[in-house]
Order: sequence, then structure tokens, then C-alpha cells
Amino acid sequence: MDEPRWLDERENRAWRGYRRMRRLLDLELARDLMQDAGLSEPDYDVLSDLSETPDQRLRLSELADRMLWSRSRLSHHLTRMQQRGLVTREECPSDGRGSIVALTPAGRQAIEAAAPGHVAAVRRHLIDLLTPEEVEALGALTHRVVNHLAGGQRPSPSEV
Amino acid sequence: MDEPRWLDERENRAWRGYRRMRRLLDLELARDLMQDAGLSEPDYDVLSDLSETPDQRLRLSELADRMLWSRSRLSHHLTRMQQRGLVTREECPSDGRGSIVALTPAGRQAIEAAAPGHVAAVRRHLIDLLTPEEVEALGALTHRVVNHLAGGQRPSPSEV
DNA sequence: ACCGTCTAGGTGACATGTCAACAACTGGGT
DNA sequence: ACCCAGTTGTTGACATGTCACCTAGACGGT
Repeated sequence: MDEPRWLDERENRAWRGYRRMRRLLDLELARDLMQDAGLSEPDYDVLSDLSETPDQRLRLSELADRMLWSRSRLSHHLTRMQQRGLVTREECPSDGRGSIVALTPAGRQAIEAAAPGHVAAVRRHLIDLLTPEEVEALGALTHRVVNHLAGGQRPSPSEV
Repeated sequence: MDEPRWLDERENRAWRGYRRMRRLLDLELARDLMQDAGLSEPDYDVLSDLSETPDQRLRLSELADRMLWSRSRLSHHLTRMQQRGLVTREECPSDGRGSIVALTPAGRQAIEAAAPGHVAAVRRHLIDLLTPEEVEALGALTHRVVNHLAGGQRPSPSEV
């Protein structure tokens, strides 16, 4: 094994900064979201993805793929959200194995109540702290990394 | 409540890209790390922080603060790592309540074996995909956000 | 129609993280 | 010397995520 190419000072700064930001931003956004909407981040993501869909409903596996979650994780999480009345499961007419996840009125209400505050928090703690050039750069760079990772032959969490 | 300022297209692209990258990068790095070193990311972080310290040992609360972990989480995790022989707990001479976490030889060996591959993975999936300007921008932007979040009166996870 | 194989989703056991409560100890004020 | 509020680290109960495995249904080849 050759001597590895360690990160230089600039690279290290970026890498550490990224990880620290990741952690702090997560804590902060999760805290805000829980306080003023009673939702966890995973809750919010599920509701958000469902609400963006024309019919407010999605096949479970379709939702799992969009979220980059395993089917198992999603199934467990849906069971909990279902018990809270935020979503329901319906039979899939075209596939007897399938299961369709649908937003309930309470779920719709929850995401609509939560969204403005959440977006405001994202602005306050991230977006509005950046220059337009930085927003642009962040968009470009993250998409490049995502394409690299998604394009590779890495199994998605549901295909393991 | 006024109509919130939703994210425009560019902002949305940055925000979604960030979250997607976050998730994919995490899966990939965790996978690699587990496969070729038998360590989880949290394991790696603990070992890494300890190994960077002059004496290979730290007060538990000091380590928790550096990692932005709650003391509880760290304590639980250390118990597991201790059972695997990667770290030990020592009494703190200056404070009877205190506990000092120290790297064992096996822990040192584990981090030294894991580090080259991990750094290579970070390069392969992130750093080497970016232009020098992007690395610089990522460093600058993340540090600004971190200062904003850490500077605010947000309680750290150990102070809740 | 009947296989054999694959896919969808669910389940239980277990690993990990969170939260509140606790005992042991510190350190300043009196 | 003594109190007492604050800090340190641990613990147990519980929430969440992961993994391996299972059943039911789909679907192509014969």
C-alpha cells in the first residue's frame, strides 16, 4: 500500500466543515421542526414527497427509491405514521403484492402547517447565509457528486 | 403568518442536492469503511479524534463536545467499543466524577489501518470531483454556517 | 397449466440514538 | 465545616434504523 494522498489544508477544511455543518444543521432543523410542528425530519420528508405527488399517493417502493430509504425502513416508519393518522396504506389494484401510501387529510394539514416554518429555518440557517455564487456552486457540486454516486454501480439501499 | 419566501429554483437545487449528496455519500463511505476496516463511521470518528490527541486520551465530556455528541450517546458507544477492545476508560485524577477515554493499541492499529482507505474514499467520492475553487467555496461556506449555528445560543447536544 | 425465479412488502431480532432520571462528586458561599 | 446548586458520567426505557428472512404475488419459459 502506497503512502496515501492525505488531504491538504484546504481540502481538510472543506471536509471537516462539511461534516460539522451537516451535524449542526441537522440538530437545529430537527429541533425547530419538532418544536413548531411536532414532526421529525423523516416524518417531514415522507409527507413532503407524498404531497408533491399529483394524487397524494405513491407506491411504497417508488417512495422508498425517491427517499433513498430501504423498503424495510419505510415500512416500519409508515406503520408508526399510520398510527398517528398521517398516512394510510391502500391496496394496489395493478399489483397484488403492492401497497400504496396515501396522505390523509391530517397528513396534508400537518405538512402544510410545517412547511413555511421549515423553509424559513432552512433559509435562516443555510441559504440566506450564502452568496448567490455559493448557492450556485453548492448546487453544481452536489449534483456532480450525486451523479457520480448514483451513476456508479452502487446498490441503492433497497437493492442490498 | 405571511406567505413564506419559498426557495427559488437555484436555491432548491442547492438544498435538494445537498440532502441527496449527504445521504448517498454517507451510505457509500459507511459501506466502504465497514467492508475494508470493520468500523462504522461513528467508530471511526471516535478513534480518529482520540488518535489526534497528544496523549491518545481525552476526558469523556471533552470528546463529546468535539464530536457534537451527547454524553449519553458517547457513553453508550464507548461501552460497545470497549467490549471490542478499541478503547478503555480510566479514572480521572483531577476530578472524581470524571472518566478518561484512551485508545488501546488495538484501537490505534484499527484507525491506522482504516485511515488510508477512508481518506481515499473521501477523495474518490467527493474531494477529487471538485475544482479547487469549489473546495475553497465549500470550506468557506460551511465554516460560515458552522459559526452561525455554533455562535448562536443553541444548546449543544450535551447541554439539553 | 406449471415451474422456477424474481420482486413487493412485512416482520422480528438486534444495533444504535434519545431522553429523563440518577448517584457521585465539585466548588463557591456562608 | 457545611450546604447546595451545578456538573459528570451512567443507566434504563424507549424510538428509530438495519439486517436477514418470510410470504404472496408476478411473470417468463415450457
